[in-house]
Formats: sequence, C-alpha cells, structure tokens
Amino acid sequence: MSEKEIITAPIPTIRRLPRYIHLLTRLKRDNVEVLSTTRIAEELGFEAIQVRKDIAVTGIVGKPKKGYDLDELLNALRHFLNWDNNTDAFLVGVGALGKAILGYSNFKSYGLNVLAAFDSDINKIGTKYNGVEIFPVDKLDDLIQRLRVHIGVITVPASEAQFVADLMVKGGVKAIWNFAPRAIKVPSEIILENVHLSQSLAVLTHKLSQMNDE
Amino acid sequence: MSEKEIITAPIPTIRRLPRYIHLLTRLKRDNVEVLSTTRIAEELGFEAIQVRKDIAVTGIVGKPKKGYDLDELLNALRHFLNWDNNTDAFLVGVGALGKAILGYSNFKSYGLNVLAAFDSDINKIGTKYNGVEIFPVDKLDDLIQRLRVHIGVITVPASEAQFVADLMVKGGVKAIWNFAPRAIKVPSEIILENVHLSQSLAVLTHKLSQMNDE
DNA sequence: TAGATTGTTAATCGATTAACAATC
DNA sequence: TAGATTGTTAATCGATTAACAATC
Repeated sequence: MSEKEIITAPIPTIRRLPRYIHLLTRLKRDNVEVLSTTRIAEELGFEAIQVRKDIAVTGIVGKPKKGYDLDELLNALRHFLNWDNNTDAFLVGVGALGKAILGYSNFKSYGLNVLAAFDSDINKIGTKYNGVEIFPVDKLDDLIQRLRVHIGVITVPASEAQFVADLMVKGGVKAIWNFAPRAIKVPSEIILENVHLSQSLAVLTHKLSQMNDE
Repeated sequence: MSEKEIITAPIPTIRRLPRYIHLLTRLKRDNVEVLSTTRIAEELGFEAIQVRKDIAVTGIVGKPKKGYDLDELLNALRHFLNWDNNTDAFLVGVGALGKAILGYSNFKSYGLNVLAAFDSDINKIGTKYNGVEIFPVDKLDDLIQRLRVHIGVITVPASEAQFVADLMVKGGVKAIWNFAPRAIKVPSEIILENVHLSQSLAVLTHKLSQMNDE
C-alpha cells in the first residue's frame, strides 16, 4: 500500500505525555540538557520501559548510552499534542467552574487560546474575567463561525449543557471539552472530551470502602 | 484457602458505574421498575455485554427475560461505590476552583459530606461558601485528627499542593482528591486520585491535530 | 573497551467482546 | 411454548512488560 501509515498512540500513553512535558519543563530550568528514560522513570515513579514506549510514539530518536536531548524531546512531545500551536477556543458559562478554568493561565502553554467567554447573565456581559471578555450566549454560534473557532469549552450547569453543545456544533466547532456533569450528544465527527468528576470520585470512594473492609 | 475471595473490579468499570447511576436515577423518576442491559446499553451508547459485565461486579442478579429490578440495581451500584454512606471530607483552597467544587451540590448523592473548608486568606476565614464554613489552614491537621475526617480535597494553587497534602497526611486522612495541577507525593497507604485537566486536554488536542492532518 | 541505554520484537497481562447454555 | 435475557466460560484485542541485539 502506498498510503502513509497511520500511527495511533494508545490513549493511556497520550494521557501520560503531559507528565513528561511538566517534568522536562522543570528540568530545563535546572539546565539539564540530556536525560535517559531511566531518569524520567525514577522522577515520575514509572517503569523505564514504559517511558521508552511512550516516547517512541513521537518518533524522536535518542542516543544510546546517553539518552534524549531535552529540548528535542520536549519539542517532539509538545508537537505531538499540538501544544506548539495555539488553537482558539470559546468558553461558555462564567460561573465558579468557568472562572476556575479561565484562571488556569497555563492553558497558553497547552496550546489553548481562550478568545472569549459567554454567559447568559446580563450583568456579566461586557465585563472581563482574567482578561477575557464575556459575550451573550446568543452570539455564540455566529462568532464561532465568523472567527473559525475550533474548540468549545462547556462550563455551564448540567441542565444547559446540551443546549450549549448544540449551539457549538451549529457554529462549527471541531472539538468540545465538556465539564458539565451531564452526558451530551454530538455528531460522531465532533471530538468530545468529558471531564466528569464523578468518575474520579467513584474510584476514590470504592478504594476507600475496600480499605475499610480489611 | 478459607479467606474470602477478593473481587477486584477493573478501574475502567468503576469509572463507568456513575454513568449507570445517573441513568437509573433519571429512569426512576420516569417510574421505570425493571430494565435490561440491552436498554441500558442503548441509552448510553455502550455494548450490552459490557453493561452486563460491569453490573456483575456488584454481585446483583437479574431475572432472565426481564432484566434487573431498578431499585435493587441502583442500590447495589451505590453500595459498591460506598455512595450510600456519607464520608466526611475537608476541602482546602477556596479560590475559583474550590468554589466550583463546593458549588457542586451533587456531592451529597455521591456520598461526600464536605464538613468544612480551609484557606490561608484571612479575609475568608469565618465566612461561609455554599453553607460550608471556612477555617484557617493551620487548623487543618488538628481538625482532621479530632473529627476523624477521611477525605481531603485539594483545590489550592500548584505551588501549595504538596504542603497541603503533607498536612492532610499528618492529620490522618485516608484518601486525597487532588485538583491542583501538580503531582504530589504521599505514602503508599494513602489513596490518591488526581484530576489533571492536562490529561484530558492532551487527548483532545492530539485528536484535533490528527483530524486536521487528514 | 566495557557498559549503559536505545529501539524493536516477543511474551504477558488485563479488559473487552463473543459464544452459548440456563432460565423464566 | 418461543424467545429474550441473564450469567458464565472462552476468544480476542490492546496495553504493558520483558528480552535482547545494536549502538556509542
């Protein structure tokens, strides 16, 4: 076959990559220039072989006996996640959750550029939070379309989540990052990532009850 | 061997259980009394066999041809996660993120009882947010010990996360739910669940960049 | 050179999916 | 009864871990 081979990294690997980026960013400040998977594994409590496999998905090559060039590895990791490009995003719902996300200024280094926020509360319209201006929700789909915004972040209450998602899809976003505690339905071509606190809490409470049983 | 067999559910299964609980809670309101895994799978977009396997971890039995008794299944699921018991928790860091979590009133139905919150900002001490009183952080470990609080929720900035975690461990919590964007270290007997937004964002941005490549 | 580390191929482990007898 | 559904055992799939030759 002549088509370019599609390399699909396992989702668990992709979820670990930010850990490496965080570590390398810190080590870079300490002027580390080369480091081995053994060292990375030690720092993060992983197995070296897993680190090696994870890094392999970026296609970067290291130097036997030495390890990887830190800058090169960091760039490769950030490129793999597209964190070396800024992608425009809109955030909808400037309540406590939305403010928490907007306040999370690290997003720039994660390649996310929150262009504007939206809310249905008339008192918030026209004000700014953390430098981001707040617009009325009924402008949402039109502005997504005109500014060709690719990512929509949903931080509204559960009851509004589907309504907002539909507006985002109508406007033409390619991906939705949903923080509302409600499952939403979107067409299959839209990338949907949910952050459901209950999933994480379930693991915690179940483990805790098992521990108490012993 | 005479010891009781230890049944360990897969983590992916545990993370799906809240979805079932949410669905059953909704269907209960519609007066549904019995339902099959086929139906559950349809509603959630899962495969029926997966639902059947997931439900099996609770040990509940259904009725061939009919399905499961809704109340019985709901109770079994909530019991499995220990969501039918209230576990006391302290939350530390009443910034935007902490307020978002405190505002998430669903926690009671998730078996979490946030007894008190803590902050280092002297202006917040003594005030309440969403009915939860705010105490100074230097009271944290003492109060954890005296009230035998089992869960600590960390919503402070990254730079304070390890300090707060250490205080929690000193006080004697059994589990930590960490929302700070920083890896923290705790003794191995402490249950640690991290909610790292960067993990979820990594999956989203990587998929998005792959889509753009096509 | 000797030995640490990479990169690749193989083995293992665990979760998901399939198959099917038992049941009402 | 016929057929839908459960519950269990087996097969498949995918991720992790192990093994080891190649390299500097």
